[in-house]
Amino acid sequence: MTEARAVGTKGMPREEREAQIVDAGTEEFGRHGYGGASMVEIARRVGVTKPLLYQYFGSKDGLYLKCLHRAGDRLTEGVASTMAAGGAPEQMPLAVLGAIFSTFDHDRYAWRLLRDTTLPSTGEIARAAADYQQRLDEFAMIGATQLMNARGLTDGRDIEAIALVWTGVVDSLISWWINQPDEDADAMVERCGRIMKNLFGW
Amino acid sequence: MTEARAVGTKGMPREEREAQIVDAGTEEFGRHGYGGASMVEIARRVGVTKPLLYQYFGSKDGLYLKCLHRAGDRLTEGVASTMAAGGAPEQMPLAVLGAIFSTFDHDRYAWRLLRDTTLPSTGEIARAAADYQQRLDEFAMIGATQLMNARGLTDGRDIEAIALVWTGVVDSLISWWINQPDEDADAMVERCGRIMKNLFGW
DNA sequence: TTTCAGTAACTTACCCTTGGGTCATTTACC
DNA sequence: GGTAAATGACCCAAGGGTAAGTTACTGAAA
Repeated sequence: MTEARAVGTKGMPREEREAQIVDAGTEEFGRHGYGGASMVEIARRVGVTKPLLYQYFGSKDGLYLKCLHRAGDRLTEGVASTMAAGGAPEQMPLAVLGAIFSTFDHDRYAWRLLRDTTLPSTGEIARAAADYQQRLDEFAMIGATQLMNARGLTDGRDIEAIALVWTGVVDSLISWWINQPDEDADAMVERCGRIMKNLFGW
Repeated sequence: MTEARAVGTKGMPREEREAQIVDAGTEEFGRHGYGGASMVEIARRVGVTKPLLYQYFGSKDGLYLKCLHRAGDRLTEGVASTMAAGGAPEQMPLAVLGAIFSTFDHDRYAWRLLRDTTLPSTGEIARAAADYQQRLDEFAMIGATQLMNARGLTDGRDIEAIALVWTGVVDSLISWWINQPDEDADAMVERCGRIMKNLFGW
């Protein structure tokens, strides 16, 4: 370890501590939602007290934003590059699932931040979350549109409903996955592929 | 109206008021979850003040339980009778969707009470909610098992995952439906049937 | 090598609002 | 007057947020 720590260091360097807090925050926010999560509880998980969180992140919103952006940016990049790679419409769902699973393999609660229903309806977090949700929805809409067009269907509301159901399916899969710590991302992809092949012939 | 009201009646009879409160409570709990819903807000929607809710239902838990039981019992009955009627495994999903949609056509938030993630983890509501969720999961497991067995698959975890995804799909469909007030239960069933036929060939 | 100032890391003890819950009382009908 | 319906005004705990101080390390002067 090359110690580059400057003067005045008790405990651990800020950067490292911040990372711990964001990790703990992501899990707590993911478990209980923004509204249900408690700053004291997040601090307790890290083994630190509340004021430190406020010193580093300013507010509950500030911490939530950090967690949200980390999760949202990683996800958006992964999905975007997968979809950009292209392929048959029936292959996309599994490919995207693969991207999502490998992105969040060691951070499974992070996905839930993108789908938090306990957020306030106004303010900066509302805007940021709406932004990510819209990007996700757009990906889903593109996929659903390609899928439907390949079959000659064009009803806009059908497509919209399918896109919404798709994100709900991801929700469910991740909820199940959270309770299967032994199953890694690859195993999940394999399982989903097997299921889709058998149920839909995709 | 045959007025059978006894002595001492200001406002409206208790039975009627209770029904109003349960209606409003179901929507508020459905919108914001148990944790996020506020008793004052429910009272405000009804045009009444908080102490009346406590006089009639005892506590937030008491009111939530009333809402939960009404929703849960109606749903369980509807789904149970539909599944008891039997049919090809590929026909069951649409049939069950029909039961759910017609049950909650005028009460669309009620479904969400059965899937509330903001509940406390202990206590009477936790037990009651877990009970309904387990019943729902069992229905889903039965359906998933039949579906998989008909295709020669028996992996228990695959079946479990499918069952979980199924309830998530219902979640998503209802979330979409809530924003489509003009679409009634029959139209929803029609739409879902069309989609399933086109995507899966079911 | 000891001491001591400086600084980042961290905590104790507090404030304030929100929301669940209660009590005593009032209103309006029979 | 009796009774059910309903309310105003309060208590209390939980949780977001803050002010002021303490701890533990560093680097350098004595």
